[in-house]
Amino acid sequence: MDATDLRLLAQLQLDASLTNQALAERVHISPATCLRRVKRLIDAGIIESRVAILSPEKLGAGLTAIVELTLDQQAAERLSAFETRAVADSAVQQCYRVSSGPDFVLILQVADMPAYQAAASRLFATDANVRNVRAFFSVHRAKFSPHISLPAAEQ
Amino acid sequence: MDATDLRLLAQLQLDASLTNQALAERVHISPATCLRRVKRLIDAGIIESRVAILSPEKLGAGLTAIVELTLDQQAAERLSAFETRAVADSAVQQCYRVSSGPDFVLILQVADMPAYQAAASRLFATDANVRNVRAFFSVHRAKFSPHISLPAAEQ
DNA sequence: AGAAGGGCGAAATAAAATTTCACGAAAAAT
DNA sequence: ATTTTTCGTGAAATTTTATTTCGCCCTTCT
Repeated sequence: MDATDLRLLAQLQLDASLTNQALAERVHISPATCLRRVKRLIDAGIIESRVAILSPEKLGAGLTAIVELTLDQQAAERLSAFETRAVADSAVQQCYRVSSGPDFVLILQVADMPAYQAAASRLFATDANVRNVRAFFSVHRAKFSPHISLPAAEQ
Repeated sequence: MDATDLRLLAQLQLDASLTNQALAERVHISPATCLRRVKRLIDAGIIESRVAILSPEKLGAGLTAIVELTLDQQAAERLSAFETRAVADSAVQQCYRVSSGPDFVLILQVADMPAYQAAASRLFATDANVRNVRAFFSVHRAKFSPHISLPAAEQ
């Protein structure tokens, strides 16, 4: 895990559609080395996956809901039970367990308000353990790049 | 934009590392058709990009901050000015403009608390227009798959 | 100093992507 | 109803790319 790996990761989390050759050039290594290193990063679990980022607007799924959830009983197993259900729901794009304020923050990606209502009743209404729900809605996703800021991967 | 396209998108937002041939098989079309359609989806802007999802834990960037921001002056141009700064910051992974409650919700991905403090002073402290900040911290990202739920892309 | 291990790049090989082409189905026009 | 056009499709050829193999160099340990 050296500076070259960091440069590779920086490139790949910006654009994973680069060919191996193009990637090798940008990182100043040979294609063979590039391939070896990328494979190593995948095997190590540092690269978890490669995904396509789609346009919510063009797909009619342009409503993002940010939901803060407080549970009633906060025993570890009750939290895990909810988390399992949330993670399994296809409207749930992100699920964070937070330490101050609410217990969870969810990001839901849905088509419209009816779709949000459906998801909400699936996830919150049927769970007697949900004490409090606070939701915000966004129709404008100004930034979404699932990147991680890496230490000093200059160039 | 038919059922085949939806199947392609469903596959690609789960795993964009599939080869064109493998993708063609899963969607039951020939490689040539598959390539054409994917290219069309890219040109149409429906596929915005392909990115690698990295493991925050393994990279020592495991702190996610969810930040709700209220601005003082909410004229459109003041909101846009802040948005531009937020989007440009590398710690900002997501930026949503919301309609009820706060004005923005940001997702910051940082290494640790000092890194959060640094980002906060860059983004919030130096901006006299930020009235209120409410932040939650997550050390457990239970789900993160930047997918959009697509209508009826069965099979 | 000598041996062993690991990482590197050049070149050869294998695999995949991409283009080209001709066919057939559906829609539009006559 | 029939012709014409348009559009999408898959097979095959071609080009590009990925992947393996090999020998070399540098580092490390004895």
